[in-house]
Amino acid sequence: MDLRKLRYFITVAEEGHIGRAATALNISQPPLTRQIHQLEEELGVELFNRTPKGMEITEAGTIFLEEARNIFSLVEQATERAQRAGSGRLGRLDVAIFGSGILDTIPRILLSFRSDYPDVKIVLHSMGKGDQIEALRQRRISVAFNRIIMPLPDIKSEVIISENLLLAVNTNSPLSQQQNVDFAELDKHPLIIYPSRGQPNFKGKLLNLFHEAKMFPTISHEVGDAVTGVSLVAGGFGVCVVPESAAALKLTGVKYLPISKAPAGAKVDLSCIYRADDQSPLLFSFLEKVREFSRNAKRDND
Amino acid sequence: MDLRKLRYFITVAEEGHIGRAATALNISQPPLTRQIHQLEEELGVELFNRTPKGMEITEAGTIFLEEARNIFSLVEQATERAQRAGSGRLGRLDVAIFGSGILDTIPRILLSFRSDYPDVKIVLHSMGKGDQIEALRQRRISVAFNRIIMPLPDIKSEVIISENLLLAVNTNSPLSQQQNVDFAELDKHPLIIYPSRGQPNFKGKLLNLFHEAKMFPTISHEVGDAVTGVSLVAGGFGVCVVPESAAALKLTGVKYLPISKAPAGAKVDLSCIYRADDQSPLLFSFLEKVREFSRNAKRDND
DNA sequence: AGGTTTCAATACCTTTAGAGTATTCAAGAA
DNA sequence: TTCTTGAATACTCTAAAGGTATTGAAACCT
Repeated sequence: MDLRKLRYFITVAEEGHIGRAATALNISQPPLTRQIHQLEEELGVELFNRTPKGMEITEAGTIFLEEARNIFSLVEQATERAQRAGSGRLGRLDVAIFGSGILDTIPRILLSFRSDYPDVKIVLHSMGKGDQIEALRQRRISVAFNRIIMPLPDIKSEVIISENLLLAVNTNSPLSQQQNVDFAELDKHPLIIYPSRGQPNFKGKLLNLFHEAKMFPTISHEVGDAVTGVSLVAGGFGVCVVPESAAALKLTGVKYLPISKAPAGAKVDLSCIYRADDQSPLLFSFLEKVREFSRNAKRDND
Repeated sequence: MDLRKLRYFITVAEEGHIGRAATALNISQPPLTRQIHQLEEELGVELFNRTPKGMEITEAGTIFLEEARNIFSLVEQATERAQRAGSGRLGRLDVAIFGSGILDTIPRILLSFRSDYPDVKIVLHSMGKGDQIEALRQRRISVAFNRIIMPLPDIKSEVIISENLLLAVNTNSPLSQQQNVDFAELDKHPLIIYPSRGQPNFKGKLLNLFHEAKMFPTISHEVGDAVTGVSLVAGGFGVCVVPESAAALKLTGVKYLPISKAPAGAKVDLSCIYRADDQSPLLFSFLEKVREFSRNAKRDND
């Protein structure tokens, strides 16, 4: 069997005439006769009745014609899909998410990616930092979002946005009457801090900032993530320093105050990480979209 | 594009190694390398990443692999379906039916055919004799059932069964007390006769029989078909001569009596007709089944 | 009936592309 | 560094597809 034979067969069936079909195919009549014979031989089935007027398709031929057309449309589809996949417009992208980024930034990135690449299936995996690295190495995921990344030789990372810090306060607290709060004041309130796992982390970064400013805050609670931290604020257990994007989390009894007079390093990055050797066109288009998002975010900040 | 290339591609994808794939395909390594390159060239897509360990399929390759496998299963299916159609086991058969045969014999033939050829779609058309001939010539149908056929050069006919005649009588009539009725007695009762259209027909045949026996029956009604005739018997309008298979029609108030001492010609055939030049394997398998039915019916009669 | 026309089939030659052998190139592993 | 492994390249050979010329067979038309 051979696609050439199928193409010839379809043309002969459509023309009902070897000579005309040969003309349509830009070949001469004898080879076409031969090819049709070979096809019939191969199938063991008469596809045409030879009449003095030309070639009359048989019932078996009619059935085969239908199938032959299907085969061609599948071949076309295969080509097209391979090309789309090759240019990163078709396929499946496994993405790991974690931290407060999922509250605002990550959904916006994913949404904008999906509108440009509707045929890419995005599968989300919620996992911690350590798991992300391992999953990347094992190729279970292609890209992951996280906040504070330690440099690794086989994993590349790119900062997407650098967010300012906000202070989540309870609306019953006198603080909530202020428009903002000075960084230097932060050690005057019981502080809820997160997370305690995964090195390096947001907790470590924050404590360093205080240390450099010679401040010694009271840590009232340690929790696993921003959502839990803000929930405790709502319950009146203290205040909590969070990245801007956590402000998307509206809870009754919680207000977010800008932190004024903060040191230069009082920011937290949202990054994405991926295998350094990953050549996937899908990843490339995804990263392109992430960078576009990043540029827009920076411009809006200026 | 070429099925050979697709087959090679699938093997390389499965082996992940050009050398091993070449061995599996019973060719040497260089031509295989060339074919894969040509395929990539043609698609404009990298299907494999060349690693020091072998060939690692890309995402686009994975997509294309899926499609390539689909294509092969379709090719297989096309071959198989063409072969089944070529041996008359797949396709569509348009059959015309008419007359009292549809009450018993024809359904039994169709049932037995369908159990042997489940993939042949049978489409039934109810039409009169003249229409049947025209529909055959126009190829709208392939085979038709009827009773009395005039010979034609382009239409072949075969007698399936030759049925005895029965007399349908009303259960209130004194006749219904008898086990049977002599042919010679038939002109003593008001006779319902059918059909008046389509030459030659059952009515003509019956009247001839009476004529030869020098009998002159009273014709009380003329109707279009056996079912109507028997219905009139149920209503007490007279008696009606019908073929055996009409006895499958059970109506309250109607009894069927064998006709004794009938002349040799007092039988009616059920025939099937088809185009003399029709070479369709489907028709052949159908006729084979009809002949088998015919043989069994004759044997059961003896 | 005989010549003409119209298709498909056959005979025979040419060209192309797929397959083979030998060899080179590149990248890890010892 | 050398050795090994696997893909790529160079070149030759062969098989199969394509071309030209012709035959064969059936219908059509005087």
